[in-house]
Amino acid sequence: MSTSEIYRTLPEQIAARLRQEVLSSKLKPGDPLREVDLSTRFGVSRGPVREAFRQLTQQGLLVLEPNKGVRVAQNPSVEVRPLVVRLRRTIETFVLESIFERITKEDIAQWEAILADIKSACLNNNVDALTEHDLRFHQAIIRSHDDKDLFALWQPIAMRMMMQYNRLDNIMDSYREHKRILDAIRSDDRAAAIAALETNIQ
Amino acid sequence: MSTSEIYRTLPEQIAARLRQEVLSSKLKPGDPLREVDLSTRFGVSRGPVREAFRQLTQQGLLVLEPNKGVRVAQNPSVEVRPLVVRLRRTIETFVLESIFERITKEDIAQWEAILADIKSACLNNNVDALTEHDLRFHQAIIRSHDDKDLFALWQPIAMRMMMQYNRLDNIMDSYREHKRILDAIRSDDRAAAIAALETNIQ
DNA sequence: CAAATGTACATTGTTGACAATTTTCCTCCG
DNA sequence: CGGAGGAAAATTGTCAACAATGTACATTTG
Repeated sequence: MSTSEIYRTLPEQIAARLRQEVLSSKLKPGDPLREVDLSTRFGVSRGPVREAFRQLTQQGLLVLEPNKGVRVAQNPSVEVRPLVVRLRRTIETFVLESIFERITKEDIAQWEAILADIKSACLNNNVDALTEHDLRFHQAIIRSHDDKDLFALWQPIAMRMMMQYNRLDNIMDSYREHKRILDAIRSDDRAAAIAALETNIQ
Repeated sequence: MSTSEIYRTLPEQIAARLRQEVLSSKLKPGDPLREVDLSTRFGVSRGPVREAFRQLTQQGLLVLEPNKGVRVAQNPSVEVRPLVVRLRRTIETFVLESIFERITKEDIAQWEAILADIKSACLNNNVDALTEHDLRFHQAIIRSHDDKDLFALWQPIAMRMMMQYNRLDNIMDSYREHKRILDAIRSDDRAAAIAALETNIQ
């Protein structure tokens, strides 16, 4: 999995690694994570590991019980999942509507690059890489909004959806869906872009 | 301000105290919080204070910059606020719809008690207490859902709304709005309950 | 004088030791 | 046997010392 992002701090690096393992189901819902195990594994003390746990808890990937440690969170229940979908759609369409006029060539170029990563992940049938780049695609859109707080609002919701990434029969559909979003943006078709985005979020 | 809830751990107690100070604007957006200041103030080491910072960051009340510490978060911008309102409405109406059939006498009794706290806060013109009990009211509804993860989803959104609690001309309106919700629930009028809830969230 | 550089100071990050809590599992007693 | 009680082990919580980083301010340099 390519490390396209730069994780500055030690806890961020640890959290990024653990997140990947949760999203790729190497760590399964309910699995306990032990501070000493991970601190020896990463060659650091327990402090940074604890901090990484807090970050992932914030993202909804881990659940923390005082004096008992953390476990990998359960997937959203069938009852709650439609709510999560609705929330994520609400945020992402809000952002896309909001930035639509001000999208720059640089924005599009950046999203294009991520789309290429999505494409190659699909071609290689690499679900883990696809999950990562899918996240990066939507993240990039959210982050292009001026209000940086939107990202904090979006992330835990999006993460809860990403924990069960088994929606598509044909993995290549993921590429097509994202391409449709970008094509609509490029041809300045706002309604089509929103529609494509909503199709992709489910 | 009554401490109707039990905060088990040290960081939770510290976080509860700081949250109150943020929500009551004793701490203002942009204010920096220093670990040593608070650790001496609360008579603990920096560890629990850091942990409290993480909890409040998760709730959207503080913003953390690596190697720079935390500051009180800015209020949602005028542009983003309608989004936050929509998100909170989506979650709370989802929960109310979802639990409506299974609401017990005990639930209603509990909400009744909180409504009484809201009433006395309004009568005493105590905005801080009102903020606290308003939060407790909605929190109690969310928490009555089986899926405990919903609370984690709801909290950061609700907190962002609570940071600017100056919507009502007449503080007593808050009591009336919550009473309307509870009355509708008691008379088993689902549509009215949802409508009253949406009226209250803005 | 303005910008760059250096240097002390303030603050957060990390570590390892110890304390408190939870879990495990053995023993005892019915 | 089976459950209650209680050590022992495992694990998380807290602390204080030290390291790394960022900030403020004086000093130099063009």
